[in-house]
Amino acid sequence: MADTLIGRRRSILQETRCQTCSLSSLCLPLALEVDDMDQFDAIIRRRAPLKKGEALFRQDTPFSSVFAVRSGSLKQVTTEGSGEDQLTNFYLPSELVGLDGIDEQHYPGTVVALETTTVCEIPFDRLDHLAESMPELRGQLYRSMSKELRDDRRMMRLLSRKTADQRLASFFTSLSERFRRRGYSPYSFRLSMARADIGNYLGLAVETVSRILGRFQTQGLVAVSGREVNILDLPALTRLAEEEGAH
Amino acid sequence: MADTLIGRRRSILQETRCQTCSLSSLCLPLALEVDDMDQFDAIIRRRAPLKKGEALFRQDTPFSSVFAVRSGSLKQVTTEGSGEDQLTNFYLPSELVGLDGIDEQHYPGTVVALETTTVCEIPFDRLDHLAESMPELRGQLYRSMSKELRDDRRMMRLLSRKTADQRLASFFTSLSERFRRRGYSPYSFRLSMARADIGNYLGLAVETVSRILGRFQTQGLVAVSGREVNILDLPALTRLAEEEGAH
DNA sequence: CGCCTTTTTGACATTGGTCAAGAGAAGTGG
DNA sequence: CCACTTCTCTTGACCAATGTCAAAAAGGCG
Repeated sequence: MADTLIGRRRSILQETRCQTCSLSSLCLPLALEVDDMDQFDAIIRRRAPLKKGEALFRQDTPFSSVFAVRSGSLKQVTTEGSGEDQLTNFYLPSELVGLDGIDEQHYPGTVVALETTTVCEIPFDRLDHLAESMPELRGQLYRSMSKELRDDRRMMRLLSRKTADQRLASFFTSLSERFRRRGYSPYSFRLSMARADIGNYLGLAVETVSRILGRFQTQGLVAVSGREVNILDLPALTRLAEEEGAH
Repeated sequence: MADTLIGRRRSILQETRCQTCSLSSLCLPLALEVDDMDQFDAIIRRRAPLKKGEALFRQDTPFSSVFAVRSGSLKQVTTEGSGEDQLTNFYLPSELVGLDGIDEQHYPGTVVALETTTVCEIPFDRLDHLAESMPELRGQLYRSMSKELRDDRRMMRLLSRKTADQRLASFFTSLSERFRRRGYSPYSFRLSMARADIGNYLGLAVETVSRILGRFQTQGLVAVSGREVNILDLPALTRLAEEEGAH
Protein backbone atom coordinates (compact mmCIF):
# COMPACT_ATOMS: atom_id res chain seq x y z
CA MET A 1 0.00 0.00 0.00
CA ALA A 2 2.66 2.44 1.08
CA ASP A 3 4.64 1.02 -1.79
CA THR A 4 1.99 1.86 -4.28
CA LEU A 5 1.69 5.36 -3.02
CA ILE A 6 5.39 5.91 -3.20
CA GLY A 7 5.40 4.38 -6.63
CA ARG A 8 2.59 6.62 -7.78
CA ARG A 9 4.18 9.66 -6.29
CA ARG A 10 7.44 8.94 -7.98
CA SER A 11 5.75 8.45 -11.28
CA ILE A 12 4.00 11.75 -11.09
CA LEU A 13 6.98 13.70 -9.93
CA GLN A 14 9.63 12.09 -12.01
CA GLU A 15 7.98 9.89 -14.58
CA THR A 16 10.43 7.21 -13.67
CA ARG A 17 8.32 4.13 -13.96
CA CYS A 18 9.05 1.80 -16.84
CA GLN A 19 5.36 0.92 -17.13
CA THR A 20 4.50 4.42 -18.20
CA CYS A 21 7.63 5.02 -20.24
CA SER A 22 6.98 5.29 -23.92
CA LEU A 23 10.31 3.65 -24.60
CA SER A 24 9.70 0.45 -22.69
CA SER A 25 9.06 -1.47 -25.86
CA LEU A 26 12.55 -0.63 -27.15
CA CYS A 27 14.43 -0.65 -23.90
CA LEU A 28 15.76 -3.31 -21.54
CA PRO A 29 12.48 -4.18 -19.78
CA LEU A 30 11.05 -5.18 -23.15
CA ALA A 31 9.24 -8.48 -22.77
CA LEU A 32 9.05 -8.40 -19.00
CA GLU A 33 5.82 -9.36 -17.24
CA VAL A 34 4.16 -6.78 -15.04
CA ASP A 35 5.56 -8.24 -11.83
CA ASP A 36 9.05 -8.46 -13.18
CA MET A 37 8.82 -4.99 -14.51
CA ASP A 38 7.96 -3.70 -11.07
CA GLN A 39 11.04 -5.32 -9.66
CA PHE A 40 13.17 -3.99 -12.43
CA ASP A 41 11.67 -0.59 -11.91
CA ALA A 42 12.66 -0.68 -8.28
CA ILE A 43 16.39 -0.84 -8.95
CA ILE A 44 16.48 2.07 -11.34
CA ARG A 45 17.88 5.35 -10.15
CA ARG A 46 16.83 8.63 -11.49
CA ARG A 47 19.38 11.29 -12.32
CA ALA A 48 18.97 14.99 -12.68
CA PRO A 49 18.86 15.89 -16.38
CA LEU A 50 22.24 16.52 -17.92
CA LYS A 51 22.81 19.84 -19.58
CA LYS A 52 24.42 20.14 -22.96
CA GLY A 53 28.12 19.41 -22.64
CA GLU A 54 27.86 17.76 -19.23
CA ALA A 55 29.45 14.34 -18.78
CA LEU A 56 27.44 11.34 -17.69
CA PHE A 57 30.68 9.69 -16.66
CA ARG A 58 34.34 10.11 -17.49
CA GLN A 59 36.86 7.80 -19.03
CA ASP A 60 38.64 5.46 -16.57
CA THR A 61 36.09 6.08 -13.83
CA PRO A 62 35.10 2.86 -12.00
CA PHE A 63 32.25 1.04 -13.67
CA SER A 64 29.13 0.66 -11.59
CA SER A 65 26.05 1.22 -13.69
CA VAL A 66 24.72 1.10 -17.17
CA PHE A 67 22.39 3.85 -18.31
CA ALA A 68 19.34 3.87 -20.52
CA VAL A 69 18.79 7.07 -22.44
CA ARG A 70 15.36 8.50 -21.78
CA SER A 71 15.47 11.70 -23.80
CA GLY A 72 18.11 13.73 -25.57
CA SER A 73 21.34 12.28 -26.93
CA LEU A 74 24.95 11.66 -26.00
CA LYS A 75 28.31 10.93 -27.54
CA GLN A 76 31.05 8.63 -26.32
CA VAL A 77 34.61 9.86 -26.69
CA THR A 78 37.83 7.98 -25.98
CA THR A 79 41.19 9.59 -25.51
CA GLU A 80 44.21 7.40 -25.94
CA GLY A 81 47.70 8.35 -24.89
CA SER A 82 49.07 11.02 -27.15
CA GLY A 83 46.39 10.69 -29.75
CA GLU A 84 43.41 12.80 -30.49
CA ASP A 85 39.96 11.97 -29.22
CA GLN A 86 37.93 9.39 -31.03
CA LEU A 87 34.17 9.58 -31.03
CA THR A 88 32.99 6.00 -30.90
CA ASN A 89 29.25 6.28 -30.56
CA PHE A 90 26.15 8.40 -30.47
CA TYR A 91 23.34 7.31 -28.15
CA LEU A 92 19.64 8.00 -28.69
CA PRO A 93 16.65 7.34 -26.41
CA SER A 94 16.17 3.70 -25.34
CA GLU A 95 19.80 2.86 -26.03
CA LEU A 96 22.05 1.42 -23.33
CA VAL A 97 25.24 3.25 -22.41
CA GLY A 98 28.21 1.80 -20.59
CA LEU A 99 28.14 -1.89 -21.47
CA ASP A 100 31.72 -1.77 -22.67
CA GLY A 101 32.88 -0.98 -19.14
CA ILE A 102 31.98 -4.34 -17.64
CA ASP A 103 35.08 -6.17 -18.66
CA GLU A 104 37.71 -3.89 -17.19
CA GLN A 105 35.48 -2.43 -14.51
CA HIS A 106 35.94 1.11 -15.68
CA TYR A 107 34.40 3.13 -18.44
CA PRO A 108 36.52 3.14 -21.59
CA GLY A 109 35.37 6.59 -22.66
CA THR A 110 33.74 9.78 -21.52
CA VAL A 111 30.06 10.10 -22.35
CA VAL A 112 28.81 13.64 -22.86
CA ALA A 113 25.31 15.03 -23.43
CA LEU A 114 24.82 16.70 -26.78
CA GLU A 115 21.72 18.51 -25.56
CA THR A 116 19.59 18.40 -22.43
CA THR A 117 19.39 14.71 -21.70
CA THR A 118 17.80 12.43 -19.14
CA VAL A 119 18.91 8.90 -18.40
CA CYS A 120 17.89 6.03 -16.15
CA GLU A 121 20.74 4.70 -14.08
CA ILE A 122 20.76 0.92 -13.65
CA PRO A 123 23.29 -0.30 -11.09
CA PHE A 124 24.93 -3.26 -12.72
CA ASP A 125 25.25 -5.54 -9.71
CA ARG A 126 21.56 -5.23 -9.03
CA LEU A 127 20.73 -5.72 -12.67
CA ASP A 128 22.78 -8.90 -12.73
CA HIS A 129 21.17 -10.09 -9.53
CA LEU A 130 17.75 -9.58 -11.06
CA ALA A 131 18.84 -11.25 -14.26
CA GLU A 132 19.56 -14.38 -12.28
CA SER A 133 15.88 -15.02 -11.76
CA MET A 134 14.55 -13.42 -14.94
CA PRO A 135 15.55 -15.28 -18.07
CA GLU A 136 13.80 -12.66 -20.18
CA LEU A 137 15.85 -9.88 -18.73
CA ARG A 138 19.02 -11.90 -19.14
CA GLY A 139 18.16 -12.53 -22.76
CA GLN A 140 17.49 -8.88 -23.29
CA LEU A 141 20.84 -7.99 -21.81
CA TYR A 142 22.66 -10.45 -24.05
CA ARG A 143 20.79 -9.08 -27.00
CA SER A 144 21.73 -5.51 -26.22
CA MET A 145 25.38 -6.39 -26.10
CA SER A 146 25.19 -8.59 -29.13
CA LYS A 147 23.45 -5.86 -31.08
CA GLU A 148 26.17 -3.45 -30.16
CA LEU A 149 28.72 -5.95 -31.43
CA ARG A 150 26.90 -6.17 -34.71
CA ASP A 151 26.64 -2.42 -35.01
CA ASP A 152 30.34 -2.12 -34.35
CA ARG A 153 31.09 -4.55 -37.13
CA ARG A 154 28.96 -2.49 -39.46
CA MET A 155 30.92 0.57 -38.43
CA MET A 156 34.19 -1.20 -39.07
CA ARG A 157 32.93 -2.04 -42.51
CA LEU A 158 31.98 1.56 -43.10
CA LEU A 159 35.37 2.79 -41.99
CA SER A 160 37.38 0.38 -44.02
CA ARG A 161 35.41 0.06 -47.23
CA LYS A 162 33.31 3.12 -47.81
CA THR A 163 34.09 6.41 -49.47
CA ALA A 164 33.34 9.69 -47.76
CA ASP A 165 30.05 10.07 -49.67
CA GLN A 166 28.92 6.60 -48.72
CA ARG A 167 29.81 7.22 -45.09
CA LEU A 168 27.71 10.35 -44.93
CA ALA A 169 24.85 8.62 -46.70
CA SER A 170 25.06 5.75 -44.20
CA PHE A 171 25.10 8.18 -41.35
CA PHE A 172 21.91 9.85 -42.53
CA THR A 173 20.03 6.69 -43.37
CA SER A 174 20.99 5.15 -40.06
CA LEU A 175 19.83 8.20 -38.12
CA SER A 176 16.66 8.29 -40.16
CA GLU A 177 15.94 4.68 -39.33
CA ARG A 178 16.65 5.17 -35.65
CA PHE A 179 14.26 8.11 -35.52
CA ARG A 180 11.62 6.16 -37.37
CA ARG A 181 11.81 3.30 -34.88
CA ARG A 182 11.32 5.75 -32.07
CA GLY A 183 8.22 7.22 -33.63
CA TYR A 184 9.75 10.39 -35.05
CA SER A 185 9.80 11.49 -38.63
CA PRO A 186 12.46 9.65 -40.60
CA TYR A 187 12.63 12.54 -43.04
CA SER A 188 12.98 15.59 -40.93
CA PHE A 189 15.11 15.93 -37.84
CA ARG A 190 17.63 18.03 -36.04
CA LEU A 191 21.22 16.96 -35.62
CA SER A 192 22.29 17.33 -32.03
CA MET A 193 25.96 16.98 -32.90
CA ALA A 194 28.40 19.37 -34.56
CA ARG A 195 29.95 18.71 -37.96
CA ALA A 196 33.21 18.08 -36.19
CA ASP A 197 31.58 15.26 -34.23
CA ILE A 198 30.20 13.71 -37.37
CA GLY A 199 33.59 13.90 -39.02
CA ASN A 200 35.36 12.43 -36.03
CA TYR A 201 32.84 9.60 -35.84
CA LEU A 202 33.03 8.79 -39.53
CA GLY A 203 36.77 9.15 -39.80
CA LEU A 204 36.63 12.25 -42.00
CA ALA A 205 37.92 15.80 -41.75
CA VAL A 206 35.28 18.41 -40.90
CA GLU A 207 35.90 20.11 -44.21
CA THR A 208 35.08 16.91 -46.04
CA VAL A 209 31.82 16.55 -44.15
CA SER A 210 30.90 20.09 -45.01
CA ARG A 211 31.78 19.74 -48.68
CA ILE A 212 29.87 16.51 -49.11
CA LEU A 213 26.83 17.88 -47.36
CA GLY A 214 26.94 20.71 -49.86
CA ARG A 215 27.18 18.26 -52.73
CA PHE A 216 24.26 16.17 -51.38
CA GLN A 217 22.28 19.35 -51.33
CA THR A 218 22.94 20.29 -54.94
CA GLN A 219 22.16 16.69 -55.90
CA GLY A 220 18.76 17.04 -54.27
CA LEU A 221 19.35 14.24 -51.79
CA VAL A 222 18.87 16.31 -48.65
CA ALA A 223 18.16 19.86 -47.62
CA VAL A 224 20.40 20.94 -44.78
CA SER A 225 20.17 24.20 -42.98
CA GLY A 226 22.52 24.36 -40.06
CA ARG A 227 21.58 21.35 -38.00
CA GLU A 228 18.13 21.01 -39.46
CA VAL A 229 17.96 18.11 -41.90
CA ASN A 230 15.33 17.20 -44.47
CA ILE A 231 15.82 14.01 -46.33
CA LEU A 232 14.51 14.50 -49.84
CA ASP A 233 15.44 11.26 -51.55
CA LEU A 234 15.78 8.49 -49.02
CA PRO A 235 15.89 5.68 -51.59
CA ALA A 236 18.80 7.29 -53.41
CA LEU A 237 20.58 7.92 -50.14
CA THR A 238 20.05 4.30 -49.15
CA ARG A 239 21.37 3.08 -52.47
CA LEU A 240 24.44 5.23 -52.05
CA ALA A 241 24.94 4.03 -48.48
CA GLU A 242 24.82 0.42 -49.54
CA GLU A 243 27.23 0.70 -52.41
CA GLU A 244 30.77 0.03 -51.48
CA GLY A 245 33.85 2.04 -52.16
CA ALA A 246 36.12 0.57 -54.76
CA HIS A 247 39.15 -0.80 -52.84
CA MET B 1 30.75 -43.99 -11.22
CA ALA B 2 29.63 -44.65 -14.73
CA ASP B 3 29.81 -40.93 -15.16
CA THR B 4 33.39 -40.79 -14.07
CA LEU B 5 34.35 -43.55 -16.41
CA ILE B 6 32.69 -41.89 -19.31
CA GLY B 7 34.28 -38.62 -18.31
CA ARG B 8 37.69 -40.24 -18.10
CA ARG B 9 37.25 -42.05 -21.36
CA ARG B 10 36.24 -38.89 -23.09
CA SER B 11 39.18 -37.02 -21.74
CA ILE B 12 41.61 -39.62 -22.96
CA LEU B 13 40.08 -39.98 -26.35
CA GLN B 14 39.28 -36.40 -27.03
CA GLU B 15 40.94 -34.27 -24.40
CA THR B 16 37.71 -32.47 -24.06
CA ARG B 17 37.65 -31.78 -20.37
CA CYS B 18 38.07 -28.19 -19.26
CA GLN B 19 39.94 -29.34 -16.16
CA THR B 20 42.80 -30.61 -18.21
CA CYS B 21 42.70 -27.92 -20.85
CA SER B 22 45.67 -25.63 -20.77
CA LEU B 23 43.46 -22.76 -21.85
CA SER B 24 41.00 -22.92 -18.99
CA SER B 25 42.60 -19.95 -17.30
CA LEU B 26 41.89 -17.76 -20.32
CA CYS B 27 38.61 -19.24 -21.42
CA LEU B 28 35.03 -19.07 -20.23
CA PRO B 29 35.30 -21.52 -17.28
CA LEU B 30 37.90 -19.24 -15.76
CA ALA B 31 37.10 -18.74 -12.09
CA LEU B 32 34.70 -21.66 -11.83
CA GLU B 33 34.88 -23.99 -8.85
CA VAL B 34 35.55 -27.65 -9.53
CA ASP B 35 31.91 -28.67 -9.23
CA ASP B 36 30.76 -25.90 -11.49
CA MET B 37 33.42 -26.71 -13.98
CA ASP B 38 32.19 -30.28 -14.17
CA GLN B 39 28.73 -29.08 -14.98
CA PHE B 40 30.03 -26.68 -17.53
CA ASP B 41 32.14 -29.40 -19.01
CA ALA B 42 29.10 -31.56 -19.44
CA ILE B 43 27.36 -29.24 -21.86
CA ILE B 44 30.30 -28.82 -24.16
CA ARG B 45 30.28 -30.63 -27.48
CA ARG B 46 33.33 -31.69 -29.24
CA ARG B 47 33.69 -31.17 -32.95
CA ALA B 48 35.91 -32.90 -35.44
CA PRO B 49 38.89 -30.66 -36.20
CA LEU B 50 38.29 -28.23 -39.03
CA LYS B 51 40.66 -28.36 -41.95
CA LYS B 52 42.15 -25.22 -43.40
CA GLY B 53 39.50 -23.37 -45.34
CA GLU B 54 36.57 -25.22 -43.79
CA ALA B 55 33.74 -23.15 -42.33
CA LEU B 56 32.72 -23.46 -38.69
CA PHE B 57 29.41 -21.89 -39.61
CA ARG B 58 28.11 -19.76 -42.42
CA GLN B 59 26.62 -16.32 -42.52
CA ASP B 60 22.84 -16.16 -41.88
CA THR B 61 22.73 -19.68 -40.47
CA PRO B 62 20.54 -19.94 -37.32
CA PHE B 63 22.41 -19.16 -34.16
CA SER B 64 22.59 -22.00 -31.66
CA SER B 65 26.02 -22.17 -30.10
CA VAL B 66 29.06 -20.17 -29.30
CA PHE B 67 32.46 -21.77 -29.80
CA ALA B 68 35.69 -21.60 -27.87
CA VAL B 69 38.82 -21.99 -29.96
CA ARG B 70 40.99 -24.80 -28.67
CA SER B 71 43.81 -24.77 -31.19
CA GLY B 72 44.46 -23.21 -34.57
CA SER B 73 42.86 -19.98 -35.74
CA LEU B 74 39.88 -18.65 -37.66
CA LYS B 75 38.68 -15.57 -39.46
CA GLN B 76 35.21 -14.07 -39.57
CA VAL B 77 34.02 -12.71 -42.89
CA THR B 78 30.83 -10.82 -43.63
CA THR B 79 29.37 -10.36 -47.07
CA GLU B 80 26.92 -7.55 -47.53
CA GLY B 81 24.69 -7.13 -50.50
CA SER B 82 26.66 -6.11 -53.51
CA GLY B 83 29.80 -5.30 -51.61
CA GLU B 84 32.99 -7.17 -51.19
CA ASP B 85 33.69 -9.35 -48.20
CA GLN B 86 34.84 -7.73 -45.03
CA LEU B 87 37.06 -9.58 -42.61
CA THR B 88 35.94 -8.51 -39.16
CA ASN B 89 37.97 -10.67 -36.83
CA PHE B 90 40.67 -13.23 -36.30
CA TYR B 91 40.20 -15.73 -33.48
CA LEU B 92 42.98 -17.41 -31.52
CA PRO B 93 42.85 -20.18 -28.90
CA SER B 94 40.67 -19.45 -25.85
CA GLU B 95 38.67 -16.80 -27.70
CA LEU B 96 34.91 -17.04 -28.04
CA VAL B 97 33.33 -17.10 -31.48
CA GLY B 98 29.73 -16.34 -32.34
CA LEU B 99 28.63 -13.95 -29.61
CA ASP B 100 27.47 -11.43 -32.18
CA GLY B 101 24.80 -13.87 -33.37
CA ILE B 102 22.70 -13.78 -30.21
CA ASP B 103 20.76 -10.67 -31.03
CA GLU B 104 19.37 -11.61 -34.40
CA GLN B 105 19.50 -15.34 -33.82
CA HIS B 106 21.70 -15.98 -36.79
CA TYR B 107 25.40 -15.64 -37.38
CA PRO B 108 26.33 -12.33 -38.98
CA GLY B 109 29.32 -13.74 -40.80
CA THR B 110 30.99 -16.90 -41.99
CA VAL B 111 33.78 -18.18 -39.79
CA VAL B 112 36.52 -20.10 -41.58
CA ALA B 113 39.54 -22.00 -40.28
CA LEU B 114 42.89 -20.56 -41.35
CA GLU B 115 44.67 -23.80 -40.52
CA THR B 116 43.71 -27.08 -38.86
CA THR B 117 41.60 -25.92 -35.97
CA THR B 118 39.70 -27.47 -33.09
CA VAL B 119 36.89 -25.79 -31.20
CA CYS B 120 34.59 -26.54 -28.29
CA GLU B 121 30.95 -26.07 -29.11
CA ILE B 122 28.87 -24.55 -26.32
CA PRO B 123 25.11 -24.66 -26.99
CA PHE B 124 23.90 -21.25 -25.99
CA ASP B 125 20.60 -22.21 -24.39
CA ARG B 126 22.38 -24.63 -22.09
CA LEU B 127 25.07 -22.09 -21.35
CA ASP B 128 22.45 -19.55 -20.40
CA HIS B 129 20.65 -22.09 -18.26
CA LEU B 130 23.86 -22.81 -16.41
CA ALA B 131 24.61 -19.12 -16.08
CA GLU B 132 21.38 -18.75 -14.16
CA SER B 133 22.82 -20.58 -11.18
CA MET B 134 26.47 -19.64 -11.61
CA PRO B 135 27.15 -15.96 -11.09
CA GLU B 136 30.80 -16.49 -11.95
CA LEU B 137 29.96 -17.93 -15.30
CA ARG B 138 27.49 -15.16 -15.96
CA GLY B 139 30.11 -12.59 -15.11
CA GLN B 140 32.58 -14.28 -17.38
CA LEU B 141 30.10 -14.21 -20.22
CA TYR B 142 29.40 -10.52 -19.74
CA ARG B 143 33.11 -9.87 -19.63
CA SER B 144 33.73 -11.73 -22.86
CA MET B 145 31.16 -9.67 -24.67
CA SER B 146 32.27 -6.47 -23.07
CA LYS B 147 35.87 -7.17 -24.02
CA GLU B 148 34.83 -7.71 -27.57
CA LEU B 149 33.06 -4.37 -27.51
CA ARG B 150 36.21 -2.68 -26.29
CA ASP B 151 38.31 -4.42 -28.90
CA ASP B 152 35.91 -3.29 -31.58
CA ARG B 153 36.22 0.30 -30.43
CA ARG B 154 39.97 0.01 -30.61
CA MET B 155 39.61 -1.31 -34.13
CA MET B 156 37.35 1.57 -35.08
CA ARG B 157 39.98 3.93 -33.79
CA LEU B 158 42.60 2.15 -35.82
CA LEU B 159 40.52 2.35 -38.96
CA SER B 160 39.61 5.96 -38.63
CA ARG B 161 42.75 7.57 -37.26
CA LYS B 162 45.79 5.51 -38.10
CA THR B 163 48.04 5.52 -41.13
CA ALA B 164 48.85 2.33 -42.96
CA ASP B 165 52.17 1.99 -41.11
CA GLN B 166 50.54 2.45 -37.75
CA ARG B 167 47.89 -0.11 -38.62
CA LEU B 168 50.44 -2.75 -39.50
CA ALA B 169 52.44 -1.94 -36.38
CA SER B 170 49.27 -2.31 -34.29
CA PHE B 171 48.49 -5.57 -35.98
CA PHE B 172 51.87 -7.01 -35.10
CA THR B 173 52.01 -5.74 -31.54
CA SER B 174 48.52 -7.00 -30.90
CA LEU B 175 49.32 -10.43 -32.28
CA SER B 176 52.53 -10.47 -30.31
CA GLU B 177 50.66 -9.69 -27.12
CA ARG B 178 48.02 -12.31 -27.78
CA PHE B 179 50.68 -14.97 -28.32
CA ARG B 180 52.51 -13.90 -25.20
CA ARG B 181 49.36 -14.24 -23.09
CA ARG B 182 48.92 -17.74 -24.42
CA GLY B 183 52.42 -18.76 -23.49
CA TYR B 184 54.01 -18.54 -26.91
CA SER B 185 56.91 -16.39 -27.96
CA PRO B 186 55.86 -12.79 -28.50
CA TYR B 187 58.78 -12.31 -30.87
CA SER B 188 58.62 -15.18 -33.25
CA PHE B 189 55.50 -16.61 -34.76
CA ARG B 190 53.84 -17.77 -37.92
CA LEU B 191 51.01 -15.85 -39.54
CA SER B 192 48.17 -18.19 -40.34
CA MET B 193 46.51 -15.65 -42.61
CA ALA B 194 47.37 -14.44 -46.09
CA ARG B 195 48.47 -10.88 -46.82
CA ALA B 196 45.11 -10.33 -48.46
CA ASP B 197 43.38 -11.19 -45.19
CA ILE B 198 45.54 -8.76 -43.27
CA GLY B 199 44.81 -6.04 -45.80
CA ASN B 200 41.11 -6.71 -45.75
CA TYR B 201 41.06 -6.67 -41.96
CA LEU B 202 43.06 -3.45 -41.68
CA GLY B 203 41.29 -1.67 -44.50
CA LEU B 204 44.33 -1.62 -46.80
CA ALA B 205 45.13 -2.94 -50.26
CA VAL B 206 47.30 -6.06 -50.35
CA GLU B 207 49.96 -4.13 -52.17
CA THR B 208 50.15 -1.62 -49.35
CA VAL B 209 50.56 -4.38 -46.79
CA SER B 210 53.33 -5.89 -48.82
CA ARG B 211 55.13 -2.58 -49.32
CA ILE B 212 54.98 -1.60 -45.68
CA LEU B 213 56.19 -5.00 -44.57
CA GLY B 214 59.13 -4.45 -46.83
CA ARG B 215 59.77 -1.05 -45.33
CA PHE B 216 59.52 -2.41 -41.77
CA GLN B 217 62.11 -4.92 -42.76
CA THR B 218 64.61 -2.38 -44.07
CA GLN B 219 63.98 -0.30 -40.95
CA GLY B 220 64.99 -3.27 -38.84
CA LEU B 221 61.64 -3.49 -37.06
CA VAL B 222 60.79 -7.03 -38.10
CA ALA B 223 62.20 -9.84 -40.19
CA VAL B 224 59.54 -11.40 -42.36
CA SER B 225 59.99 -14.42 -44.54
CA GLY B 226 56.76 -15.55 -46.08
CA ARG B 227 54.48 -16.06 -43.12
CA GLU B 228 57.27 -16.44 -40.61
CA VAL B 229 57.63 -13.31 -38.48
CA ASN B 230 60.42 -12.23 -36.17
CA ILE B 231 59.88 -9.08 -34.24
CA LEU B 232 63.21 -7.35 -33.86
CA ASP B 233 62.29 -4.08 -32.21
CA LEU B 234 59.06 -4.43 -30.27
CA PRO B 235 59.42 -1.12 -28.41
CA ALA B 236 59.76 0.81 -31.65
CA LEU B 237 56.84 -1.06 -33.15
CA THR B 238 54.76 -0.31 -30.09
CA ARG B 239 55.65 3.36 -30.26
CA LEU B 240 54.65 3.45 -33.90
CA ALA B 241 51.41 1.63 -33.17
CA GLU B 242 50.48 4.11 -30.48
CA GLU B 243 51.16 7.22 -32.48
CA GLU B 244 48.20 8.49 -34.30
CA GLY B 245 47.80 9.48 -37.89
CA ALA B 246 47.60 13.19 -38.37
CA HIS B 247 43.92 13.95 -39.11
C1' DC C 1 26.11 44.51 -30.60
C1' DG C 2 30.38 42.22 -30.56
C1' DC C 3 32.99 38.01 -29.49
C1' DC C 4 33.78 33.28 -30.12
C1' DT C 5 32.54 29.06 -32.21
C1' DT C 6 30.97 26.55 -36.06
C1' DT C 7 30.65 26.01 -40.88
C1' DT C 8 31.90 26.74 -45.52
C1' DT C 9 35.04 27.42 -49.44
C1' DG C 10 39.43 27.43 -51.97
C1' DA C 11 44.22 25.92 -53.15
C1' DC C 12 47.45 22.51 -52.63
C1' DA C 13 49.85 18.24 -50.80
C1' DT C 14 49.94 13.48 -49.55
C1' DT C 15 48.57 8.89 -48.73
C1' DG C 16 47.28 4.97 -50.31
C1' DG C 17 44.56 2.74 -54.13
C1' DT C 18 44.67 0.78 -58.96
C1' DC C 19 46.53 -1.51 -62.78
C1' DA C 20 50.03 -4.33 -64.66
C1' DA C 21 53.56 -7.55 -64.58
C1' DG C 22 56.71 -10.68 -62.74
C1' DA C 23 58.77 -13.77 -58.99
C1' DG C 24 57.92 -17.19 -55.43
C1' DA C 25 55.34 -20.93 -53.13
C1' DA C 26 52.45 -24.49 -52.87
C1' DG C 27 49.31 -27.95 -54.25
C1' DT C 28 48.22 -31.61 -57.99
C1' DG C 29 48.59 -35.31 -60.96
C1' DG C 30 51.41 -38.16 -63.75
C1' DC D 1 59.84 -36.71 -57.60
C1' DC D 2 59.12 -33.56 -61.09
C1' DA D 3 56.54 -30.54 -64.23
C1' DC D 4 52.52 -27.79 -64.35
C1' DT D 5 49.07 -24.92 -62.74
C1' DT D 6 47.49 -21.81 -59.67
C1' DC D 7 47.75 -19.01 -55.79
C1' DT D 8 50.25 -15.61 -53.16
C1' DC D 9 53.38 -12.04 -52.72
C1' DT D 10 56.25 -8.23 -54.37
C1' DT D 11 57.46 -4.16 -57.14
C1' DG D 12 56.80 -0.16 -60.13
C1' DA D 13 54.22 3.73 -62.29
C1' DC D 14 50.42 6.54 -62.01
C1' DC D 15 46.26 8.76 -60.17
C1' DA D 16 42.25 9.94 -57.30
C1' DA D 17 40.32 10.77 -52.93
C1' DT D 18 40.77 13.07 -48.98
C1' DG D 19 43.54 15.60 -45.66
C1' DT D 20 45.81 20.16 -44.47
C1' DC D 21 46.26 24.97 -44.20
C1' DA D 22 44.23 29.46 -44.61
C1' DA D 23 40.62 32.61 -44.53
C1' DA D 24 36.08 34.22 -44.93
C1' DA D 25 31.08 33.75 -43.75
C1' DA D 26 27.44 32.50 -40.73
C1' DG D 27 25.49 31.46 -36.20
C1' DG D 28 24.82 31.70 -31.40
C1' DC D 29 25.34 33.57 -26.82
C1' DG D 30 26.27 36.97 -23.18
